[in-house]
Amino acid sequence: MANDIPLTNSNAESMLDGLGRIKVPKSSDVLAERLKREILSDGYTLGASLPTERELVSTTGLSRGSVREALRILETQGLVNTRAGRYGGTTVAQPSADHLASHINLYIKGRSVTLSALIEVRLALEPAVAALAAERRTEEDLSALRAIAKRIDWAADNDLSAFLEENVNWHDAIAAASHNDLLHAFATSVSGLMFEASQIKEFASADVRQRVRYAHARIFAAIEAGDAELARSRVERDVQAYASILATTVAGTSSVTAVDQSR
Amino acid sequence: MANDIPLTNSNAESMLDGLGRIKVPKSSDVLAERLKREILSDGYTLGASLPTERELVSTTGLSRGSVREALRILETQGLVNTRAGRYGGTTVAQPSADHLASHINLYIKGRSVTLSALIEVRLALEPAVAALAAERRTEEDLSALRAIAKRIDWAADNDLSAFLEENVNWHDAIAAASHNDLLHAFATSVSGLMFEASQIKEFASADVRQRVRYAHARIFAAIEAGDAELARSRVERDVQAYASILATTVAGTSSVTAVDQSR
DNA sequence: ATCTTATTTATGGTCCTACAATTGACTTGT
DNA sequence: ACAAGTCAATTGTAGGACCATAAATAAGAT
Repeated sequence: MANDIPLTNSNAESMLDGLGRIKVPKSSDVLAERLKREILSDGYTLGASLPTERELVSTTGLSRGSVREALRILETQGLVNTRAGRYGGTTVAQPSADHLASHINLYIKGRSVTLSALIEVRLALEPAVAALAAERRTEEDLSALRAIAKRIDWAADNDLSAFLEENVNWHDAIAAASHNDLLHAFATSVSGLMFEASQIKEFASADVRQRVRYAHARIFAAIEAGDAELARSRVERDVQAYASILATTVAGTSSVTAVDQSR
Repeated sequence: MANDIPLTNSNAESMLDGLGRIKVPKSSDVLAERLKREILSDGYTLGASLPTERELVSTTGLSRGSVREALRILETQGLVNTRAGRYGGTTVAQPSADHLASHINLYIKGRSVTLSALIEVRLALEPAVAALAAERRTEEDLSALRAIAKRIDWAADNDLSAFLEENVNWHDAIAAASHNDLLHAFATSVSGLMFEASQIKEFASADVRQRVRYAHARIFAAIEAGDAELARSRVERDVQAYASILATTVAGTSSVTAVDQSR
């Protein structure tokens, strides 16, 4: 019957409808969150020191273990650095581009993102990066690119792994020349992963190496000339060419699997 | 004189040239790294359980505190979840898109990335997202978009904050329709930050709201029709329009400062 | 029989205490 | 002036004890 409703206390929470399961946050999480806000919201300039662990213990009433776990969270987030010894302690930091790249890598590897998906992202980012680089490159940017190009030229005929590595540096330098930190970080971590995949596939034949150098020269010229649209289209073509080469080398759905990449 | 070189042991390390400062990694870092590799490289399917803390203590010889700090690192990286209680423990997880977005947000806020830089990234990502969405959208994607559009229509005249929030959902749904996880995560976190900035600036006048709805309708039509290039160009125009509106509202170099965004 | 309710128990969560390792500043010696 | 040694504050690590949580199970009530 309709009124045959048990009135046990297991149903008492029907009064608390919509609350869902109450969550009991860990004390270290709470502290980490609190410190994170303080760090982000204001005060704390870059090198500033947080209270020592034992000070945090006394101010928060938590145990030192919990405090340390909170600090470890912040450290993993890249918000603080920690040094032992007198005058050491935890100091406020900025999450580095490498740090962000490492988390992006974790995301990608944890989900077995396909290589073609990676190329799609690259195809979205790198032309935009090149266009901005053409508009904003400084003399330092250009000379850095020239130096890398010189090393690539040398390595192309002598040291294959150096060639691939400098290739990544090349892309990184262009991303730096865009003078957009976020775009830089995105583009760098994506091309870094492409680099790993390339090493595995060893697709860099002499012919490919030659074409890469040629493409680089044309892209550099566009950036040097400050022609954003030209740089964009040339990079776009380059990435697409790379994609089609890779497509002929690799089975279409190969995924980026886990490798070293120690942060 | 040239041979007046002190031979104290402070110079003894000249023999070790190029080593730089030797680093002494923390035991928790070592363990975290080791577990991370095991998780990524192979074994460990998604829900699988890691050894219990006390088992790790006995197998590694470390203290429980160090083990817990290592696990906390992995947790922050999104690689594991932890549940207390019997049959609880540490289980392998995938870093979620939200997780990645949270780290991206930290990077952005920690560096005070300018709003215009954010727009540049959006301008790189969203047109590409829309193009892919047009090619790959499923019926579910389309109906989700329709539902959101309906809620936006309602909220536009009734609830401003709901309007802004659903606006984010709209962009998220399109990103989901691209069926590229990484692109999705990138685009979502960027537009999420734009949302925060928009709330602060309260630029959403009735006129703007009207134009947003119109733009959405045109973009949806392109995606529904499966016309990638049309979707791309329409989104590109939309983002640029948004940028110029924002430019007239905001002083050019305002930066995205820290706000809540609790993961 | 069926549904509560209590118990059990393996697990993470927290606290405490003590000591080791580190490292920059300070002191001392030459 | 400078090299070496000492000091002190701080993080790093260990070990132990107990609490809180939660799923499986057993006991009990209807």
